[in-house]
Amino acid sequence: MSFGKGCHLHLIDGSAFIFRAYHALPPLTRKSDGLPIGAVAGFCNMLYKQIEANKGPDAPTHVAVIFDYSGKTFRNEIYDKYKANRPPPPEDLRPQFPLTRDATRAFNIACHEVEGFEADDIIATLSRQAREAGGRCTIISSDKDLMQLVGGGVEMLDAMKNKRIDADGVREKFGVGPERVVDVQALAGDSVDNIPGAPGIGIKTAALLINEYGDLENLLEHAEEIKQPKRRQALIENADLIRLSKQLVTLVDDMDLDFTLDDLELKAPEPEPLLSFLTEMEFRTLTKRIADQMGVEPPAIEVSAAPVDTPDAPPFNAGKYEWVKDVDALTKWIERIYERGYVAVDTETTGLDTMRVDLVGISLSVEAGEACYIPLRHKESAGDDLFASDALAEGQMNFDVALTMLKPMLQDESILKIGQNMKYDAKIFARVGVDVAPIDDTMLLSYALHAGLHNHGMDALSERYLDHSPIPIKPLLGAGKSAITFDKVKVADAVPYAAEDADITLRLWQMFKPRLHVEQVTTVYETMERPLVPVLAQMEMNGIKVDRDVLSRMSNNFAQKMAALEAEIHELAGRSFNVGSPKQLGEILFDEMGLEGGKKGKTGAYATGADVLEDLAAEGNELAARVLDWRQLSKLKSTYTDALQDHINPDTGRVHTSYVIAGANTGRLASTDPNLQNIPVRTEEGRKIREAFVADEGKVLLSLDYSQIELRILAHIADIDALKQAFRDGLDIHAMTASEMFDVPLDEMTPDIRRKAKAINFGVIYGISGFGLARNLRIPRKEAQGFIDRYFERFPGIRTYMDTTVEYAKEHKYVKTLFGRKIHTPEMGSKGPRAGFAKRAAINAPIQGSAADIIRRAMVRMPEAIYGMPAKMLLQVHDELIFEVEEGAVDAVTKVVRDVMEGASMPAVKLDVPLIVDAGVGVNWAEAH
DNA sequence: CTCGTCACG
DNA sequence: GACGTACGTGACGAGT
Repeated sequence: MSFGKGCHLHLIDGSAFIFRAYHALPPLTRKSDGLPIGAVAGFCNMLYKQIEANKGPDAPTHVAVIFDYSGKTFRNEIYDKYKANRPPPPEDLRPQFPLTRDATRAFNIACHEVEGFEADDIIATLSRQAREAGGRCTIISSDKDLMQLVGGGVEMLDAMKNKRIDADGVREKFGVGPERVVDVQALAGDSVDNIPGAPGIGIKTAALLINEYGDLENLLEHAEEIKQPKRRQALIENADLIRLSKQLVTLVDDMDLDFTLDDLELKAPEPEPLLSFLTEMEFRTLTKRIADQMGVEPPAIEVSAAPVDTPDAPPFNAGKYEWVKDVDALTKWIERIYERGYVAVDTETTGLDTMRVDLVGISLSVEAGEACYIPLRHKESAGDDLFASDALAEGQMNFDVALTMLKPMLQDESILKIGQNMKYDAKIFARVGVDVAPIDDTMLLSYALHAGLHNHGMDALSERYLDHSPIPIKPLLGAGKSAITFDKVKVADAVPYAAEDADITLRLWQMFKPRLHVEQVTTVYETMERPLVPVLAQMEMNGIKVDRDVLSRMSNNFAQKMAALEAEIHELAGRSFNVGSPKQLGEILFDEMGLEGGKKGKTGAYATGADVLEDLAAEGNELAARVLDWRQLSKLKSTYTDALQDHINPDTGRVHTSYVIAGANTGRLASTDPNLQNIPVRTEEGRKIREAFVADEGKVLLSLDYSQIELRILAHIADIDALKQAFRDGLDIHAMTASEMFDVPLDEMTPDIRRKAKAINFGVIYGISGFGLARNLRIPRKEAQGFIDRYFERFPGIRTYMDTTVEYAKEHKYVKTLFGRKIHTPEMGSKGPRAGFAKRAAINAPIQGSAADIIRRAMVRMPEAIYGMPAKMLLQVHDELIFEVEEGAVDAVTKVVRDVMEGASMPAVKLDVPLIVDAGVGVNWAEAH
């Protein structure tokens, strides 16, 4: 049947379907290999619903799904900033694009995209053809850019709201008929697509003007006549931009297409290709539903494909690993990787500082027992050679050739790159211009599965799960002063070591990946571990600018004060000794001066901690007081003002910390080399160090932190009405607790009573004990216990929470955060003092862990949220994020970041309390905090 | 390499 | 009845 009168064409906006599906569904993955599949699932469901919903009398005769071609379009040539604000699609969505095309074809529906054009242009062209042939056309989309096409038998249909949009609907939205929509859009512009338009003119004003002057050209010609000076000026000054905008928003409706309307004729889906596609995607429910509807037997979905059990994994054999020396050998590996769809990757470098080391070689593995090493920059001479030469060793590919060959594979959306601690390798690759994606990380898989049970380093995992001790690196590099870097290792020695790491990584992945579902931590891994890798890698590469001179001046200052104190201390002690030695200090205080004090078990040394010295100082001991002063300065100098200077990268002038994703059992990050999560703030003197952390010229540091996030989570989890209400009312929570506990009205609150309540609030989070609170508040233990009893009396829900949590931990040997993170508590139920530790850790973990989850979720969403804004995320300090922002953009960035942070629990968890984020700005961190 | 100490949330 | 006790981290210097 040739398309004509009586025919009805349905054009589905494929990209809109994909994004809607992606955002509507959790990040599902294919069970057998972890391929992200949520958007495809949603897409198929929407397509199927669309088919089912259109079987009535108004059924289409012709259907097509139209997609955007990935890449630049002709509009970018007209205007280079077109859609430049659009963030790139999420990493786990990209591999799903081709699959949605496959899905469309599997449903036996025509599917088209054209290079250099947008889907909207194709839709415009087809709808015009349909109209001219005398038929009808329904565009299934709610995109306002398509509204210009409505009329003359062309309508739109919002599939979500099931609402048809005709010419009246367009008038409602734009204030003008479809034929004038582009004029209004050209004037109003569009910040999402970066259409400039005229400043200060929105849709309302634009419609008003167009209705008054008939069309855009006439309006521009008569712009001088406009009464309002602002509008007149905007139109006159921006006439060219407005005409350009019109060009951008006007859809091309006369494309040369290599298919006709007749090719889009609706055909019934064929059971075979459709069901085999759905089975391949492992969509159980949909496969069954469609099979039933077609009246055929649903095919079985066997999920044992690749990993699951690998009882026949071959034993480790380092002799079997391949030394890749030339293009032919590497080509073969790349071909195998494409056959497989995944590869384990590991990089060897000249050190551990990712910002400075060189890439020395790359290892790959696609199957247990089979791995290769591609040496690239090994030096000629071996370690025993006295004069190491700079010449490259034999048997290595040219560095650039190898990278050029590997780069497309490493960046290919359809190839999963598996690594152990991929953040490290991703940073190394980023420095040679390769953006590795998508990735899986065995360290993070283990973290999601086993947090609390053991560490997640490769050696430990290999021993524990593969019963294999990896080849140690020590014999290759040596130790101490004579240690060499990996590029000095003989290639023949490097091959088995390096290739084995890839082999181990692959085997661990095969073992761990299927366990995610079994342990119900897929969502944890997919939303809070894996997507964090590129985010943290970027933050670490950003670094934060540190002013060396500020630190250096402080160091000198501290050194002088310390010298003076040291002399004073020696004077008081009656002899000279090392003030930094707790052992010597203890002997002086307790033996020579004969003060009261006890030994501390294991080493037999006296305890001289701050608490001990403070007690002595309070009794009037001058020596103890001076040592405390000295210690504070010593700490600040050695750990901060001195050490920090050594961490300033000479190339960037910035300090690049490294975040440990799988370090803390609770889900918190840890910061190392240097630790930027413990920069002083509590004392005036220490806080000055933060003045050395500065923003680049023209920029400021912006700090946003969650207010009382752990107490809010406690209020939510333990379901304490009084606390929840207090947070909703924005009350001072410690004062409110104090008032409740000590029967003091809020307006009679004293700082001291509030301080006690604050200590109790924190104590609760940590699994309070009378002893601990007594020590913290320096009050008699009995009194502390009285406070605690009173607290539980007033908030009985807290006790219930603690009891049920401990019971849960006893039974399951793990606890869970609000977002499903499991924290294992293997010590639970053991005897002795360890029982107490385990109990308190179990009480604390869901609280601290949920807070950690929330900021992780915020961080994962941040790059997209601030995309296109002149802002960089630099640091995370547990409940605080620090950004470097161009001065003029501070307000805009603050709003966006605050929204993301305050909404980070959604949609997974709707908290009963609001999350509140405080913001600060300054030229340095001291000001911003 | 372990311990004591102390910086942070 | 005694025992040890706030939760989670990392870095430094001393001393083995």
